Amino acid sequence: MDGKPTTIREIAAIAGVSAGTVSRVMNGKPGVGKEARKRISELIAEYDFRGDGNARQLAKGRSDTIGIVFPLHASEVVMHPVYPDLLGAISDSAQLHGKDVNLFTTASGDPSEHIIDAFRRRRVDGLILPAASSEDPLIARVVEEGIPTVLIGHRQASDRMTWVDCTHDEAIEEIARRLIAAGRRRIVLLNGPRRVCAYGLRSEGFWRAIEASGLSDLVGEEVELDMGYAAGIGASAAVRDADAVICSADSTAGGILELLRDSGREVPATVDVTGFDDTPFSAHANPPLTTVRMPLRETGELAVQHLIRLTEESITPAPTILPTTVVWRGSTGERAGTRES
Amino acid sequence: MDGKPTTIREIAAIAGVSAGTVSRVMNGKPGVGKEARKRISELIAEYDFRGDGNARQLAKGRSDTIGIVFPLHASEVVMHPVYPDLLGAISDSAQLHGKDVNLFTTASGDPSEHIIDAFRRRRVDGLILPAASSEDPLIARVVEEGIPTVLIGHRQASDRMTWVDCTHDEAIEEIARRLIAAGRRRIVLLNGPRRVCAYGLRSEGFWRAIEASGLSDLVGEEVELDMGYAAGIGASAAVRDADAVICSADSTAGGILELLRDSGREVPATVDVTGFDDTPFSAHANPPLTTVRMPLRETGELAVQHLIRLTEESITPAPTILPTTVVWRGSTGERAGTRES
DNA sequence: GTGAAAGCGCTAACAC
DNA sequence: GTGTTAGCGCTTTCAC
Repeated sequence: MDGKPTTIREIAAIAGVSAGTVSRVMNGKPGVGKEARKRISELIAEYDFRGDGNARQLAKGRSDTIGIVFPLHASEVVMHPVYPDLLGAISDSAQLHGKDVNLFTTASGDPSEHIIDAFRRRRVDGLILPAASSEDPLIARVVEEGIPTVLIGHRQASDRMTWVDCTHDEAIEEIARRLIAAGRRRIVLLNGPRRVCAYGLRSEGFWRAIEASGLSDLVGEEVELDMGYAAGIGASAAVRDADAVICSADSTAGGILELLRDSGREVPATVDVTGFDDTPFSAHANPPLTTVRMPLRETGELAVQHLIRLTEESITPAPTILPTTVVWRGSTGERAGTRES
Repeated sequence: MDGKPTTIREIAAIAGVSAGTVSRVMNGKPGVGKEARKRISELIAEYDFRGDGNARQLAKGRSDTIGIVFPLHASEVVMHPVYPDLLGAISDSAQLHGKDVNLFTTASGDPSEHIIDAFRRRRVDGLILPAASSEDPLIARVVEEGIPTVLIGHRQASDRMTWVDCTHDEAIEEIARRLIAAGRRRIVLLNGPRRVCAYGLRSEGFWRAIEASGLSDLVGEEVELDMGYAAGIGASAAVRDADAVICSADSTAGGILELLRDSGREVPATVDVTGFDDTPFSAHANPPLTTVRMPLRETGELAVQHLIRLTEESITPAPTILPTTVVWRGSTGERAGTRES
């Protein structure tokens, strides 16, 4: 009792009340007199008292911790370039809602059992899982175990699982439509594997635009490759005859830009190039790259909210699709400003 | 008791022993008969029983959780390009040691109080903190609160604080030395602000090499700028007369490569370029970029080990400096192979 | 409005 | 070797 009080009971003793009352105050619960509440609040502030999270969680039967899976080395994962930002968004939202964030990486080997384990041990109440495709074995395990989960970047729902995603398809559709309207006729989409949900959507948007044009002299082509800078460099055959190259990643577009410059073709005079992700690079590319910005902060916030519903109210929120933004820049000429898609 | 047993007492009841005995088995402690241990182990396996982490932690007085701080948006942060890998390394090591990882991002605003809070609430036992400079306010707070902490990327120790870093200086020194030996005479170092520990070290290594050469016709120049792709592009004045450009980041080197190509100077024929970080880009740059690889996995593993010593044995391990590797590639000609530095 | 009491599920000290 | 007991520090009925 000398020095700082370190338990709720010590605070209670000093305030001349019982531990239960202090607990009520700390949790903002009713049933405490104005007088007493004030006195206790002041004591808590004075001693900067926080309480013991582990004890609280044991008593409440949950951990107020969100597990988030961060597939670091999965190079096929479409959201890779934006993971750090997404992670930041989730972490910020979690903090806002008073949740801690437990990180699971998949840098080495299969993390499934470790994650399941953390849930069983009640270290996490639920999961936010940026997933690529339905082939991800973790999804199956998570459903099996009944772990409350919010998927990001993949659209699959179940009993205790919902998702948040954005309009990959509409963004690419808008880009293709505008390039067509500007007179481009041989358009190639450099895309990742279509079984990955986001890439599949982008493919759909692309072909929708091509078909909607009704133009008989319009040639669309989709090339499937591993995304990344190297992919751009290696795609020379695919873009040789194109007058517009839509890339599914900024890094790929960066490679294409270099490739075109080396072969003396001018961007955007004779060929347009676009990227995806709105990475810092895109604004500094030469010429600055038209790209697509995903609503990362909103995605993170919504994922956290959904997960809290799932875990605390046992309701499964409806899946959500958030709008992307096409950021028009010099690599597609002056033909448009920025707008929502 | 129907369905799966869910507490240690239920397991104990089925095994016909007491909860204490089951606990001993689960924690691999002595004092249990061979017979009983076998029977209990089998039951645990059969029911896939894990126990409740929160209860365990409450009883033990610690959380077996490592807090790791991930400064996402701090663009001046030197380790930025490698954070995801570093994070993966730390996370893997933590798992290996049976620790959970709690993530704190600094994407928005000052995270200090949130982090302190988590420690006070006993949600984390200690911190791994990739830090830039002694100006980081979090360092001061952490020392003040006496939170066991391992710093990465900054060299500052105290009572409950130690660090792991790598040979930034020697890597740059080796590069400069080799370029000098190959005949380069006007060498510029594009570096970040020297108050940042890692940049300061690189500066030291650079000047050591210049001075050690004893060459009177050798001109070294250090330019301090914000690292990143844009920085490279914007540094044209600084590199105009150089025959070697040593960059403190691969992204900067990428910009320089582009700049030189646009002004018709050939790499590596008339000018050498090197980067830092060994990001995926560097291998695919044109020409492939000579760069420096940091020992991220070892750093992560050691940081975790040190932190465990700090928290569980109350001993403060000696700071550690790990070796970097210079990766020689086409941007510096054919003059060397890869070696440790 | 407030206190007392009974846990939450585990670990650890001490008996036997 | 193993059981018993007493907490860890909080939340939450249930009386008053």
